[in-house]
Amino acid sequence: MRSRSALKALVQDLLADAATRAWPDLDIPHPPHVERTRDAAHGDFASNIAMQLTKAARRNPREIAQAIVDAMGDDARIDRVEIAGPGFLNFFLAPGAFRATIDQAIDAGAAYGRSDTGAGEKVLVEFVSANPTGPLHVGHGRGAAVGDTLARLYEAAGWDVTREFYYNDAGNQIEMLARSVSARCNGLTPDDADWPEGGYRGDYLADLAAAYLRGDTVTADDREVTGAADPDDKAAIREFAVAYLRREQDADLRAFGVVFDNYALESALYAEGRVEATVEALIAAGHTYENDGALWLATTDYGDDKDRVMRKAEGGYTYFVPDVAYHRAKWERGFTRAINEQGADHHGTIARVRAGLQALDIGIPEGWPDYILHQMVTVMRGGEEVKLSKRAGSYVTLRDLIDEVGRDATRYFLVARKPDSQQTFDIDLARSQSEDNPVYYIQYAHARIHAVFRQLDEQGMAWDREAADLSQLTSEYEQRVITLISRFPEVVAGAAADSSVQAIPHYLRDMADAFHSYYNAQKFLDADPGLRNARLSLIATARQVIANGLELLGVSAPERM
RNA sequence: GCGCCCGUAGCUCAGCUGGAUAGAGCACCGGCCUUCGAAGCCGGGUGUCGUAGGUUCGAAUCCUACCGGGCGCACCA
Repeated sequence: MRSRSALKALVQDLLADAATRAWPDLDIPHPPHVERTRDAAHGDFASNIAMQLTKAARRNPREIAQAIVDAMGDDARIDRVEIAGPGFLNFFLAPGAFRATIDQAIDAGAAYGRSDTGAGEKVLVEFVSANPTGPLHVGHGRGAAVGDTLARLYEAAGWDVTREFYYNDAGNQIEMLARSVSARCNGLTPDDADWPEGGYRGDYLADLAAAYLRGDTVTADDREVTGAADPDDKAAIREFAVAYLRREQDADLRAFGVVFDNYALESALYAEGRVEATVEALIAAGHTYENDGALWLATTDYGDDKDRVMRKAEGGYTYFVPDVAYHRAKWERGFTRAINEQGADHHGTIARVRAGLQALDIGIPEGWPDYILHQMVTVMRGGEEVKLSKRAGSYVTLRDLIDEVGRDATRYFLVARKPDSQQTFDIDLARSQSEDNPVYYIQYAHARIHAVFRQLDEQGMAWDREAADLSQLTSEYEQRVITLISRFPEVVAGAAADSSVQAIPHYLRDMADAFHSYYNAQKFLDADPGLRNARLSLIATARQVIANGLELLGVSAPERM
């Protein structure tokens, strides 16, 4: 199922029908490959289907193309189809087909660009998943921005999305956290000789320790914890510290516009017996063995580089066992599709988690779950790398960025590059309020359209959609805006299909560019009602598309700036 | 050493899963404000797509090797 408003889908359907009629015995790809053209001389859409069929049909591509053209019925939305070059089929759409997208977009409003591809299927997007040992850093910010935008894209494509955050609240890192807090409670600082080896050094622990000693009560993830005020009660400190830092992280995420549906705790996997049950299942499935006093899983049977220890010689489980138990639970919760957005520095864990799931032998597909990995972010200010924050000490926090450049610019920049690439975050650029800064450039286009409507109102007029004569929208500026509007559903569907968040910022940049050019070239508030209302319909649609696109990024669309 | 990611204009990056002459922005130069917001617009040129092979009608895109950069390679998480 594709969005009805996507012109590309129309061309694909007509083409598939014609090809099937022309070559009933051949296996016609469905949907056939159709793309927007770069050159207007090649029409609006082009397909290489004739070239693809040469082998099977055993004819030359132009001959195949001709047969397809002959089999194609008349459609008012298609002006003509030409055969070009080695055998491309070039589709020239009727102007009315493009104009119709304006009406469709106005009718659809905030829903324009959405589709039902996902058919309501469940998908779990796990992202951020930071451990509660300190404030979120820039890398978590990239994960939050990318993960949340992915979730929004899947929702727009018709999936039933659950956003989940997983954290370890029981392991060695938390033990180290508790020791660091305990040391702070006892008046030590990281520079003292007695400071725990490898302890967390950030200033935020001083605040945490003070809150604990005061007996503050913190609420996080449906839990309420009151500080016991005993500097040596490790269990009480651990519980308080986790709740305190979770609360801080959530405050940062909320400030960033990211809200999770669910939190998964490692301790809960133990408490519910899922870890033990998973170990037993793996043993029962026959993929484990004992060696050097440890219990091993033969992950190499499933593509891992080496086998992995499950239970250490000293007794405890390695972290990857609860990880497998967690993903098994995801599967059993009915998520046949699961996306894990995480930092590329953890890519080494992918093979063993998947191997563990395969070894369970419960029908989980080999490539499940999907992973989207993001590379590191380097923060620059004044041409120099920024490495420290006051609170965290050793790294730049997400909060630092939000405070300094704002939520909108931070979110935009963190999804504007494909996650695979390392990113340089230029604070000066993100803060600048000029055309250099794509966020402001796009938001300004949106605000500018609102300004036009305010002007309309001041002149005692109103937008009358029924009076619009869209056939008067003939300038190259108008054509460009209309074409971009018609592309939006394809862009959203494409970005959702291959999880390419960066496609949305790029599209919005183009859209803003087309609008600003149009604005400067032609006056919208024309005396002729047919033309004036047509132009108002067009820019109202552009405004809607920009707002819808920014919404996918979690970036605001201001009416005034 | 092994594995994953990246290498496209001076800079930052796109490039629609193999298509037709490789695209934007920035930077640089020159123009445009009694007119819907100049946070804007218009004009001016730039490429051994890291290198070398291969696959085919056709490669920035797929395969192999190499070069350069990043990240991983625990009975840590």
